[in-house]
Amino acid sequence: MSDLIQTAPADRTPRTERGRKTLRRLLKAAAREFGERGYHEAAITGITARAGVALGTFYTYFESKEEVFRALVRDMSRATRAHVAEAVKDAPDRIAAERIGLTAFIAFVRQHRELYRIIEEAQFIAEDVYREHYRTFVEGYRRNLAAAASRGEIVAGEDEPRAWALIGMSVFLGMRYGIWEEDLSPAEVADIAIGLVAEGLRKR
Amino acid sequence: MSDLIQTAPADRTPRTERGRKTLRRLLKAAAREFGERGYHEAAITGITARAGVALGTFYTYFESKEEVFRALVRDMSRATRAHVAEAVKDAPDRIAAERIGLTAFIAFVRQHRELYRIIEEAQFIAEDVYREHYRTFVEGYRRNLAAAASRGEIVAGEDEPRAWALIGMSVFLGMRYGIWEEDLSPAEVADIAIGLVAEGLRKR
DNA sequence: ATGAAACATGAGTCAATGTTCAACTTTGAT
DNA sequence: ATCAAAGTTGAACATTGACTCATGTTTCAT
Repeated sequence: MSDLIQTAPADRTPRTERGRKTLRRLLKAAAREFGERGYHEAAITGITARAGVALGTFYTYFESKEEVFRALVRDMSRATRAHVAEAVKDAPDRIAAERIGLTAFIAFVRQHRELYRIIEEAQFIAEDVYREHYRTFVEGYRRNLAAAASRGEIVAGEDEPRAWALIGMSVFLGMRYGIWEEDLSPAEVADIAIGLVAEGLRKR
Repeated sequence: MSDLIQTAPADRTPRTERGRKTLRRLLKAAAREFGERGYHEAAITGITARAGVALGTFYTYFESKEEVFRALVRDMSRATRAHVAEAVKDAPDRIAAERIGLTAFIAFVRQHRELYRIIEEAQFIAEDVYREHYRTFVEGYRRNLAAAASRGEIVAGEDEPRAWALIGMSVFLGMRYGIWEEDLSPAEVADIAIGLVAEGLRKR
């Protein structure tokens, strides 16, 4: 019998103030270590050194290197969605929201250059978390498109593939104009891209 | 003086028919090994086992694990661009070309599932090759848009950001509808996405 | 036919680093 | 003030896998 009992995963939630502070330091250090060096180059000793704690302390809070990485991806996913949602909340209509949201996203990427390095690499380290990230993003987007279509603000269409298309667009523009080179401002990029998507390529 | 002379990188080009055949076997094996296991999980012994040669043989043809990976990325980049260009060559106009090209791209991805695993992971292994891949892709795209605009087939605009937007869209649609799930056919996805981009979201 | 260059072999080397653990210190409820 | 629980420490362990190399085999121009 006893060998069928699942060992409960150790509860590593800190109980004291000191513990909570150390955990925050470790997460922050991990974001920098993974962001600068990538998952495989990153070392636990690199994280603990940045956090100013001993190697063993890491394992008081995380089961493994992969676990801290997963926690980080979820964290950054949440932060990104929250930031864009906040920026967009007072937009007068869907197309304005698109423009404001994309501008905010590119600006956010510039402020958090570790974002791509971590979230995109998750594809190869923790694919479930990566898929979860984009599925969640798409689901919100899809609902916004559907609502706007039913209000008559945009033409109706297949909202899920449209959402994937728009997000793919944003991710690549964020990479190129947020991280690689800053030869256009976030607002300029958003104006061009949303102009394309709002008015269409076809002449008439 | 002599310590200023650059040691020429060993020329590993095979001289005999046997050598060329072994090289081809190694490249093919590497594509499968990297495609299935990802860069870091992939082992040189995995490549040589698949190729049916001894470990040491690998180093007759490649200097390192990273070098074979770079060669592979360049190879797949070329193959992808060639495939799309071939599919599109008889398209009557730019918007038709977009639809045909995206359909062909998604179909190609389904046929070559290792494509994303290898090209996207290059971002973290050999960023220069990764950037080169997308810069080349964008440059071709940009030229096509500019030519179409000057022919009056599409509205004029900032072609480089538009190209990045369209490619980002394609990459994400390829991932979602080419690899993750096949709940829509390549042609259906392309119709929806190019419909969006050609006609625009705004109602009128 | 011949021999020098090309190619193939795989056991062994070596460095890197994720994880464990036993001893020690700090915290905070009572 | 007390002490059990929580937190900290870093040396040691264990695994992994890229790369080397000395030796042996095959190819092909002559």
